Amino acid sequence: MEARATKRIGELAEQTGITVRTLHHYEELGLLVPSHRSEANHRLYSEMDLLRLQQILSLRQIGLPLAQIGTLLSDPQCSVEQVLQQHLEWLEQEGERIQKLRGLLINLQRSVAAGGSSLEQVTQTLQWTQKMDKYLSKEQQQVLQERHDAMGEEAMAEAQQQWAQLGADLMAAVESSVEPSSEEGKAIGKRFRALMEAMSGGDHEIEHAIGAMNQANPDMLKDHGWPTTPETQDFLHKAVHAGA
Amino acid sequence: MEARATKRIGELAEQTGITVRTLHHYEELGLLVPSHRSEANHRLYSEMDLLRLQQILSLRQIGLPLAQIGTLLSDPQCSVEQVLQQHLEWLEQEGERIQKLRGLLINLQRSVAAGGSSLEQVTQTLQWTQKMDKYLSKEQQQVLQERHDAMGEEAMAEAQQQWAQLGADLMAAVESSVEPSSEEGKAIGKRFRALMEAMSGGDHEIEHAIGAMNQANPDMLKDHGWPTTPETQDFLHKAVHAGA
DNA sequence: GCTTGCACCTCACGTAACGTGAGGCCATAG
DNA sequence: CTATGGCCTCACGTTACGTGAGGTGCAAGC
Repeated sequence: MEARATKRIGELAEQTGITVRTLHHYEELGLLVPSHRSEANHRLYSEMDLLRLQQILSLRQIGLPLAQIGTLLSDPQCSVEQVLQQHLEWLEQEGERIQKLRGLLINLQRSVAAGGSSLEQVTQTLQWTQKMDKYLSKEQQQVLQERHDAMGEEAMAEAQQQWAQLGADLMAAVESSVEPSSEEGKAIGKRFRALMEAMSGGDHEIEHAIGAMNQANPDMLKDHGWPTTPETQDFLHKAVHAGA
Repeated sequence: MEARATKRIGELAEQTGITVRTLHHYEELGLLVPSHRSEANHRLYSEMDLLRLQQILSLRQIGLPLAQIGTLLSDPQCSVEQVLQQHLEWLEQEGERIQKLRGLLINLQRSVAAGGSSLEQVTQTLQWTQKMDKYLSKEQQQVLQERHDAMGEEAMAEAQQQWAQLGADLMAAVESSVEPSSEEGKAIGKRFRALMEAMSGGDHEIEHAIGAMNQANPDMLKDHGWPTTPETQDFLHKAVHAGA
C-alpha cells in the first residue's frame, strides 16, 4: 500500500506542459497537494497525483474556473452534467456579448471611415448607438440598417441635405410666424412626413420610437443643426397634423 | 472663464448610471479628476468633466480597457483607428476561443449523455479530444465526426463490439503463437483493415494520424481493452501486411 | 443642545489565475 | 571551493471595480 511518490515538481511540470508556479498555485488552492515531501522539503508527486492533475487540466481546458473544478473533484454530490450545462450557458452568453461588441466595432469602423476619425466622432457614434439600443428593438435597428445600406452614398448625402434644408426652413417659418395650417406650413409637414417615411419605411412603431428618442434627449438633434425649441416642435406637430 | 463645477459625485453617478466607487476609481487612475473640490473636500464636477466621463463610458462600452481609454484621451498622437482595429482583432480571437469551447462542451454533453456521467468519463473524453486536436486537423476531425454521426446508435455499438472482439482475437492469436502470415493471421489483418476503413472512410492520412496518435500514447487504447504489447503490435503489423 | 441621518471622505482588502522576481537552502559538477 | 541549477517560501502586480470600516460636515427633529 506504499504509494511511492517519485516525480519532482519540475518533471511533473514538464510532462504536463504547465509551469512550476501553476503547481504551487494549485497547492495553495488545495486543488492538488503532493502526497509527499522529500527530506529537503521538496514536493514529491505520485501517480495518483498525476492522474488528479490530468483531471484538473482537462476540466480547466474547457474553461471551468478552478473553484468549480475543486468542488467537482472533492464533492461527489456535485452533478457533472449540471456544472457542464451551467458552464455552457455562461459560454453562450459570453459569445453573444462578444458578437454584439464585434458588430458595434465594425459599425464604428464604418462610421469612422465615412466621417472623421476624431475621438469626438467616435464618442458621438457610440452614444447614438447606445440610444438606439435603448429605444429600438434589434429587429427595428436591423430594418433601419438595411434601409441605410440600400440607399447608397449619394442618396444618403442627399437625404442629409434635405433634412438640413427642412430644419432651416422650419426654423425660418417659425421665425417669420408662418401659420402651421397654411399652405406653406402644410408643405413643411409633408416634407417631414416624406423624409420620415423614407427613413423608417413607413413603420409607425419605428417612427414613434425615434420620436420618443429625440424627445428624450434633444442634444443629439441639436448637434446636427435641427431646431429643438418648443416653438419649432409645436409648429412641426401642427403642420404634420394639418398636412395629413 | 470661471468654470463653476456644480455637480457632486452622487448626482453625477446617478445621471450617468454608474456608481460612486467607479468615479473614485477613475480618479485613482487619473482618468477623470474632478476640476474642483468643495471646502469640505467633496468632489465637484464641471460640465467638461461630464463630457469627459461620457467619452470614457462610451469607449468602455465597446470593451476597451481603461488604460487604453486613458492613453486615447490623453495622447493625441494615439491613432483611434488603430486602437479600434486592434481591439476588433482581439474580440475576434476571443469569439473564436469561445466558439471552440462551446463546441467542445456540446460534444462533451453528447458523450456524457451517451456514456456515463462520471468524472472519469468526462476526463477521458476531454483528453481524447485533446489528442485529436494534436494529431488531426479540423477537417479530418470533421470527417470523422460526420462518419460517426452517420452511423447511428446500433451501428456504433456493433462496431464497438467488433473492435473488442478483434482485440480479444488478436491477443489470443499472439498468446497461442499463431503465425501472422497464416490464414488465421491474415484474417485478423483483414478484419483490422476493414474496421479501420469503416472508421476513416479510407482516408490514409487520417489512418496514419490515428496510428501515430495511438503509438504515442498507448494508454488510451489500453483503457478500452485493446492489447498494446510489442508482440501484438508486431503481429498486427505483419498480419495486415500479409493480408494486403 | 444633542442626537440622528445622510452624503461624502479615505483607506484597504477581495476577486481569478497565475507571472515574476527576491532571497535562501541543498546538492552536484568543475 | 565555488558556481550552477532546482527547489523552497514569501509577496507584489495584474483588471475594474465591490464592499465594508471608520471618520467628517451639515441639516433636521427631540
